[in-house]
Amino acid sequence: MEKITIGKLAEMSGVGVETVRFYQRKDLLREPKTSTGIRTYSDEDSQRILFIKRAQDLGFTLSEVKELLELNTKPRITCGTVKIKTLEKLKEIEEKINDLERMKASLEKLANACHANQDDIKQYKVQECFSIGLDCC
Amino acid sequence: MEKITIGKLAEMSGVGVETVRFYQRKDLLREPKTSTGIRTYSDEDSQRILFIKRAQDLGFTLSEVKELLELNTKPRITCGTVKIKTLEKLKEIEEKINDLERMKASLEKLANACHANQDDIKQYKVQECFSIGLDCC
DNA sequence: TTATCCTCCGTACCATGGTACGGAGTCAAA
DNA sequence: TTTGACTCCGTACCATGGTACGGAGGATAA
Repeated sequence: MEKITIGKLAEMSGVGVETVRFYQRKDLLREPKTSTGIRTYSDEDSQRILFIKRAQDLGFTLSEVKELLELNTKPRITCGTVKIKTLEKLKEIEEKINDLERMKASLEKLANACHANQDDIKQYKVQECFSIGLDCC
Repeated sequence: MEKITIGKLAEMSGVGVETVRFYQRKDLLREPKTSTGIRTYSDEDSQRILFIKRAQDLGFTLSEVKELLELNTKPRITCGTVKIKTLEKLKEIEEKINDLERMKASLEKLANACHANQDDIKQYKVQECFSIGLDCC
């Protein structure tokens, strides 16, 4: 196991050093014990940061990510608890997907209505395009 | 045309008075001329707020919303421009949907693996569940 | 050994999207 | 005409998710 300093950890995780420190302040990431004053990290820490980033991309806030991570480490959490939390999260995600699907439909409508070759004059009202149900352009 | 004060406007648009004022400061909403000191608004202002809220729900930031609104009022913007912007947004949304679908699959796997009656010990690793491609539990 | 880079730590600052507050003025109903 | 609700305006404050800064000390390489 080689010595990974905060700078290397940040680099291999694709974040800034300040971000690592920020996650530590937010208790999303451990602060490794150190005798020398300089902390050394492991691959696991990098995995954890990558997990945070992934979950964030998926629309979770940092405090939600924290909850998810705690499912792993809190000893008193039982399988039943995890199942409940998981199903809650699942519901949220399904709602997000539905919202995005509706948004997608609206945008497709808008895109189809805007013919790229009619490049001279706009013949639509954006606002109307976004009011689902109204025809636009 | 009846006199709509800021309070009424806010109420009929489902936002707070402070939010209306905030949008005005951000140039998302006009500040109607007034002689008396008290501004009066129209239905169009309410429509505009509803548009802002709708676009926001759909994942646009306020500055993106501003851009969209300017498509309507700026004379030099063409249909082609709108189409390009729309397609960009569409791509983003599709990516988000894909990510969420993958996440959903992971969570379903997790939920299925956690049998509610095995309430004593957790037998999975959340983080692994979220690392797409890895089997979990 | 000295230069250079890195770490640690606290604190300040940033953008986004609001929300709250307080004093002064306005308006409308009783 | 007075009371109460509303408006105006500036400013301050909030959460979220970072980013930057500066001084002090540790690590490493020539």
